[in-house]
Amino acid sequence: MAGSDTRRRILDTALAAFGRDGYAGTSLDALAAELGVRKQTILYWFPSKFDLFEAVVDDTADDLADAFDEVAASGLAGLDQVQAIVDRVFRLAVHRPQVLGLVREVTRPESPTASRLGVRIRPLYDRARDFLMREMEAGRIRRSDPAMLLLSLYSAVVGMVTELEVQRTVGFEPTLRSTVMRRRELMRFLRAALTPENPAPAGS
Amino acid sequence: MAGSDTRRRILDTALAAFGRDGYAGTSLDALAAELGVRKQTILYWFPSKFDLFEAVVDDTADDLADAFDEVAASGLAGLDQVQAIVDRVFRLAVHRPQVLGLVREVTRPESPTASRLGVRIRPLYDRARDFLMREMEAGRIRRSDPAMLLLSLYSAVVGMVTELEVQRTVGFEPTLRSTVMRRRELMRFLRAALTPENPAPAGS
DNA sequence: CCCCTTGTCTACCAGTTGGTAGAGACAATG
DNA sequence: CATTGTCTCTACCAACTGGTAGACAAGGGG
Repeated sequence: MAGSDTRRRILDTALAAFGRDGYAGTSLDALAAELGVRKQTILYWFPSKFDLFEAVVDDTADDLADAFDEVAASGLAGLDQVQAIVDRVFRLAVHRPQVLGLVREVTRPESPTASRLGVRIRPLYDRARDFLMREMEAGRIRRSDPAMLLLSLYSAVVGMVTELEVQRTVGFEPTLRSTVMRRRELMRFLRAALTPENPAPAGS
Repeated sequence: MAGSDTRRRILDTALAAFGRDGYAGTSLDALAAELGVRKQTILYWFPSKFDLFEAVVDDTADDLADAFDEVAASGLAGLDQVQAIVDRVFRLAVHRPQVLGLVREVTRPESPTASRLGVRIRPLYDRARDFLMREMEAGRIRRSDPAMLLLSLYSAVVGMVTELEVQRTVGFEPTLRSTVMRRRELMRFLRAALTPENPAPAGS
């Protein structure tokens, strides 16, 4: 059936376009041209531009959830689990950068779809927070407010992966090698931030 | 002279609009309506929408540079200096959130103005990196690649301040109180990440 | 063979986009 | 008073926006 294939192609190309140019910056005409199809074909599969966007967001949420499930299934503990997640996110950034671009677009203030992604991501968030809490109890991760710590982690990881332009203007060309370096440095940073304090910490 | 006042008002309102809705999402008509003025008045002061955007970016770069100069002038050392910068960024986020919104817009991949902001920000970057390097030498900050560490810091701080939507969907309403909490948690996070290792560090 | 569904197309629409041309209000200056 | 430069306006425009209406080709089932 050629039809559902078209639908799939629209979703994939739209993901790239929305992630690259944002919702407002993407026109159905441009998207159609990129697909080698008429705009009306897009509107056949998705009743409106906004519906298309929502479908793309849902699709992406599934992808993200799968990626994290995969990591969670490995059942690692402490910082090894954190490392596994960082590795996974970086892999995603390398292979499907559009996904991160879309996340960036959706999580912008004033975004009408933020809650949509939020609802799908919420279980992952809860699971991650519980994980942090357990690991704190077990003394494998520095004690602090788990929800807040998770927010710090999220910021650091997504920022490092997303702020490509910042990195470029500052001299890091986003080659594969520099990506590896960034991941390594980020992990060192996170390990330092998460490792429980030693018996004799340095004073304030 | 009412004229230069109009120019100022356009710049301020445009900053808010671009920061809120992005470049593509902001129309000159809407901007003019918000200003209580005709679109052509905007085009009198700025030859095109893009020129306006560049002017706003330049203006914002000056603001940012001033803010950091202010902190740098205080001449603090080690983590106190880092703390002062974080405080300053959070103050900016509370009083003029549009500025960070614009930063987010400009630093998006594919942004045609990224280099424009980059050039103006570069001296600040260099100064910050030198600072980190000096403090590492002095043993007040954990040793690592200063440029990479700076990137990690940037990601964590800007992320924490910018990802309002993420925080909202996860249950943190962006009240003033929660902002204070976020800042405190972020600082604890950064202190843990930056404090030099103790004589007897935990194993890998 | 006809009919109905599926999928893509052409043709079109009203509203919005960034931008141009030029008139008029106004104050300062001669 | 006349002139000049500054500033904002009305009136347009071509191109593009998301979206509608409907034709048409292809195929499957009765």
